[in-house]
Amino acid sequence: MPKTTFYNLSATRRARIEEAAIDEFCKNGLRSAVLNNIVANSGIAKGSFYQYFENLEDLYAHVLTLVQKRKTDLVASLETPNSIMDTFGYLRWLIQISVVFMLREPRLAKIEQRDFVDHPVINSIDPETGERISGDGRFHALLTQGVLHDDLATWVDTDMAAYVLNLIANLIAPYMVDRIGDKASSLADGSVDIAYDPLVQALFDNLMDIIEAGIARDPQIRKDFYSK
Amino acid sequence: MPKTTFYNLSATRRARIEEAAIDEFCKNGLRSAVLNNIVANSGIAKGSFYQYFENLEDLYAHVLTLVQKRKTDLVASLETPNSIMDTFGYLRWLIQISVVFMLREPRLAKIEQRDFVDHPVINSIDPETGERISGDGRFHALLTQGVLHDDLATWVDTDMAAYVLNLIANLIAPYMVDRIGDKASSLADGSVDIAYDPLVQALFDNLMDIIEAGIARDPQIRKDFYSK
Amino acid sequence: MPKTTFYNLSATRRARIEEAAIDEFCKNGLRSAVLNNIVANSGIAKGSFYQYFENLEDLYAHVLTLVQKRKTDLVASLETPNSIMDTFGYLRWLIQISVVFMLREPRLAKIEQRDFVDHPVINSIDPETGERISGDGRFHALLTQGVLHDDLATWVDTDMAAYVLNLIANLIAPYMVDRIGDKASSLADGSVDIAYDPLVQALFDNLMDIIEAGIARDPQIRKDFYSK
Amino acid sequence: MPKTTFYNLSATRRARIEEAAIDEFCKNGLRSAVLNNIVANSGIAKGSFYQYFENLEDLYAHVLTLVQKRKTDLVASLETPNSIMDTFGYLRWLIQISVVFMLREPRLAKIEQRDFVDHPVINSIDPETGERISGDGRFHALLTQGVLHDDLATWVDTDMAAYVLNLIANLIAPYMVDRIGDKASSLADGSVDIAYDPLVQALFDNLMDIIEAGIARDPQIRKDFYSK
DNA sequence: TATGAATGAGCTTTCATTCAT
DNA sequence: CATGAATGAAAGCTCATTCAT
Repeated sequence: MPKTTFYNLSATRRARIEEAAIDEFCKNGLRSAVLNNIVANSGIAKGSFYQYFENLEDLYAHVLTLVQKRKTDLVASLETPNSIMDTFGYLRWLIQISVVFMLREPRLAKIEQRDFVDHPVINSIDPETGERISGDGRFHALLTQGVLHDDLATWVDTDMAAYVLNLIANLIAPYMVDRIGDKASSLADGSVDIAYDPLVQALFDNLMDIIEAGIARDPQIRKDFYSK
Repeated sequence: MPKTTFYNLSATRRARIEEAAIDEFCKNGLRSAVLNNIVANSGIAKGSFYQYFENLEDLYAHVLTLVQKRKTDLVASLETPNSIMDTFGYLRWLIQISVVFMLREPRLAKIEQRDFVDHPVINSIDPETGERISGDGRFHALLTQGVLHDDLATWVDTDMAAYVLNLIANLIAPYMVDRIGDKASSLADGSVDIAYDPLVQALFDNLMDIIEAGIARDPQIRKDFYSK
Repeated sequence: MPKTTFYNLSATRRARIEEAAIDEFCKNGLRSAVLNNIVANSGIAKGSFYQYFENLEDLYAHVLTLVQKRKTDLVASLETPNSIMDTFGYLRWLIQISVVFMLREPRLAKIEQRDFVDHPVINSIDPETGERISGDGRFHALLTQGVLHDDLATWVDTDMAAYVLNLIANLIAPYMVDRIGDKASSLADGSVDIAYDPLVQALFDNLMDIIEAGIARDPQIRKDFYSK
Repeated sequence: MPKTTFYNLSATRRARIEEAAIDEFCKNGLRSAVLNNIVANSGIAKGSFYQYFENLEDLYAHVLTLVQKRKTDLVASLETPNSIMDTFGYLRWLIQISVVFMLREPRLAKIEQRDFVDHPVINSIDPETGERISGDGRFHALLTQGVLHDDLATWVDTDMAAYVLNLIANLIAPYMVDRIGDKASSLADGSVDIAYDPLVQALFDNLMDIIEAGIARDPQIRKDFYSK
């Protein structure tokens, strides 16, 4: 947790430090990250760093919160889903957020991934209900709702399904990028967002149909819309 | 690639070194692994290490081949699948191998995972057909066969599906371990293999049914066999 | 080339480091010099060294420039030769500088010598005239002037003669020191400079007469002034 | 001093070791030479080395004796100088030996040079007469004879002159090689010896004339035979 | 006698952290 | 609060030497 001095900093100076930290941690992970690179790239003095953070691990923890915050910001920036959206519409929205995040903030996503591998928090217990919660809990909550609305096949183990959906949401993006191949680089620097590329959308539709076919009580899939 | 001196070593000494290396790389990854730990834990002199390997990276590369070899050994040790096994039977077998491997050799699996995150090889091109191959290719080949045999829904994008199955195969095991909870530790050191635990089998059946429902042309699932 | 941090150091600290470096390189040469000795003798921390220099080779390069600088300083400190000084007067002055340098800074001279043996740059080409230049060029330039002024015997190969004079200038000093024997040690630490010792001067006169007799068109030597 | 086991070795095996040692010491000098290179290049086992020599320094000492021996062999192989040869004829012969040795055995010559710089033995005392002897003594002996025969100018300091001649003899060869330039490489591998190249001979004549003019009582030089 | 695996002291270099200014 | 010089523990790696076979 950063010291208060860090929050007293000007926004630009704070941003420069965070930017450099993200760059370094995305390349190296906590254990092999090098503080020298961070202070050099952020243009601050080495001594100043220790005015803001306890140590390197402290900065790393801060970056992890940054990742979550930016993800939340992304959610806020995207159109809020229609409140009457059904289970699979919402599920699509959830997955799409993860994918868009990974496409827009690949460095943050990589940090998250690495952290996931190093400190896998598979499940946690809901402090209110005492129930198990998979991953970040949103998929778990959604599927629980889906059961109540009779949208899900009754035989599906929702806890495991939530975990699998979490997996897919977090790791499908690199595939998407690879799949669209050379188009990616041309899109990377431009204003047109890769997430709205027609091919990505088609792949996404296909993925969602597979999921819906897999777990829905009454799948409404567009079975003949696709061609590879 | 280890020097020939390494292969001239007694099996026990070689094993001690590999064991220590696996321990270290599983905890730390190449960049932050510490040679001192490896030589200390394997009981060899530091100088001896450099008689066997060029450097730490060389050892790391050897450990990666070890991972593959042990996986192959595992496949060989398991009952060869019936040649007339259908697509989903074979798919189950493929996923099960990955899961069993992760359950039996968690450290090797962790090394593989970390390497996957650090050097993601999403897809490659089949040198014969020129087609894309997802992950290690086995899932891709299987699904391609599935299409030919009319086992798969025609609208499924098999390339993406293969990638997703690869993901699941590689990352579902930690969930299984966590899910069975305290039973795991009691099983971990014993003769009874966690992979054959009834609960694991039930979860596994459920997972396979979800997958089959998701991509099969004509799913034959045991929809009402399960309950959480 | 040292980092800027080195030049920001206090003169005394910088001097301590240079002193220790000269001591070590004079004894051992670049390849077998030991950094530990340098940091121990200069009283700095090992880590500090790497704030000042890239590596040991960097320091070595700096010491080589030091050698040149101190030689230049010596030239500046000595009486500037009379501009109308004739060829052999100037030649004497040139050789004397090298000898005095070697007598006053034996460690620097040794470093220069070793570097000369390891990286022998026998001759180079004058960028202006395209002619060959022996050694550091000063002897070559002088002899060329000597030819123009009809001071040199016409049959002498001036290029080779310049090389030989360079050799003598650089290597006669150890002989001088050895020759005056025990007087050397008594002079070494004192205020009286060995270069102005009467015996050294006599030897020097003799040497110059040999040279003049060897290459002058019209040698004016004091043939009967000497006795061993 | 090698152990007796070394001398019991077959000539070819001994030669392989010496060859590899010469290669290494010529490149690196005693302190930075690497035993591994020597045993690798000579094809002997590391343990065997210590059967033949006490340590690396022991081998180095042996190589130094080798240098002297090969120089002696060279003298023996060259036409013995006419016994009635006069002082300057003999001096020419002495210098020529050093030059030819350096041209024929550049690696040995480099070892000798480096050793000279590292352990300069300027003068020694003649055990019989108690007089000073410069360098290897041969030049000193020759000049002493020259004085007796009235060949040398009486005012010349023969001890210093002997040292200078020794210098020239030992260090003129690199200049010769450099001077003849590209011809050197074409001669290097061939049967024609660089020492008998006409240009080398001409330079040599010039050098000897300079020396004779410098120290002879009655120089008989071919003053107008040369042109640069 | 020949071998080459085993050794560990010692090397250069890195880097998080401290602290005087 | 800002700075960057100073630090030294610890890293990867080298290599002369020993020793069991």
